[in-house]
Amino acid sequence: MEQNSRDKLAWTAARLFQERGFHGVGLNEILAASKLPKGSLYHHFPNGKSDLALEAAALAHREMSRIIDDAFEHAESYRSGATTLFYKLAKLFELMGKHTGCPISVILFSGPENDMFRERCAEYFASWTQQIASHAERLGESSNDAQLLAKKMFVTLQGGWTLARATQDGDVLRDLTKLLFNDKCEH
Amino acid sequence: MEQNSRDKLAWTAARLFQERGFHGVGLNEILAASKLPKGSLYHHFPNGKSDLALEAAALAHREMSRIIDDAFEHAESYRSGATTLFYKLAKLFELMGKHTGCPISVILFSGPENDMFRERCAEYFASWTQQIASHAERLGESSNDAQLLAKKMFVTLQGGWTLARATQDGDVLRDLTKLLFNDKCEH
DNA sequence: GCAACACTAGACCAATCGGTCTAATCATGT
DNA sequence: ACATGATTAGACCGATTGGTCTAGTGTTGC
Repeated sequence: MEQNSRDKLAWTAARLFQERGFHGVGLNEILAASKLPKGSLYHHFPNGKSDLALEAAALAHREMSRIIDDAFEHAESYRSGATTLFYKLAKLFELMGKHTGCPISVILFSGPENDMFRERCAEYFASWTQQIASHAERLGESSNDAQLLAKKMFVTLQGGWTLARATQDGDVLRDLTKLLFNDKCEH
Repeated sequence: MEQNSRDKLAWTAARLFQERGFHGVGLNEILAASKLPKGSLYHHFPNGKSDLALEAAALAHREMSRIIDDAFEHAESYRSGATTLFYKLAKLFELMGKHTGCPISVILFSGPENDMFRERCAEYFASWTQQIASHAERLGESSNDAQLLAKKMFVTLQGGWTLARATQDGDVLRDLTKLLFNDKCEH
């Protein structure tokens, strides 16, 4: 809990944005939750709410990136790494109260008028997918398969998270493994 | 264009909510876009914004439901029906300006304080999945497979839509077919 | 003609929004 | 001790928010 004001603001904002989205959270609420005055916010984030949201998204991106690496670090196969990842995210989802959406999309989808947000979102998504693909390749998948598997994983995760949020059930995320790997041959 | 005021309000609200979410659109904007006064809104929707959002979500749900049925209606296999569905949704996505999210989740995720919205969202999701599963079963899949395929389809669609929105690319949705059906056997 | 009702019209409200600004306080180097 | 810059503190602002209320306008059956 020994973080500086800037980080405290960004983390608090990230948490709240993930629950209600960019437009759903007011600055006053963020300030109240961080127990910091408005002056601090505009000192650390001169452009106000937009700056804050970008930083919150950056934090969320780095955390997700770290989680992905952690999950695949000691995995002996792509499949086991993917499973670990799903479990880790389910844990996180439950820890945050089962109300949060995908950390990035929830923060950065704020409408057509803010194309920069959307682009950033696309970059982060691509970064995660690439990261997963690297792990897949490292774990023995061919380059082509790795790309496909990563995309599949990302899309499944994204959709699964939405479903988990709607149903308030972290097990939805854990079950994604079955969904991804039950590949019976289509006849 | 010969719709009554109530429908006009709901459709306008649906469109705007899908771009910026529940909290991102103000009543005044909806009224301006529908060219109707505030009195009309509170006459047709006595509980104001919440009522309006619920009705907008109901409209979106019915439309999606119809699209699903249309896609599978004349399909000779589950796979071809699924492909048609993806293509139809890609078209819709592009038609709406590539900025909209999943019609339901975008409207009905407005935060923990509104659990009724979230529950409604879960119901609609379940309804779609069930609908897809029925078509799958009708097209020859076993009951178990049908459930699994439908869930897979739903999750993929949900995640793919998010990705399409981030990248502003409807082809992401069209490519989901490959993602779903390339099932090579895992060795 | 007229009563009854459905609907439109928009002025108005308190509350909250994101943002600005000045003053006070804290930390640091000299 | 003192100056300096970083940071905190919060009063304040105009604009906008969702919502209420009253007056007016159709529309329908009698």
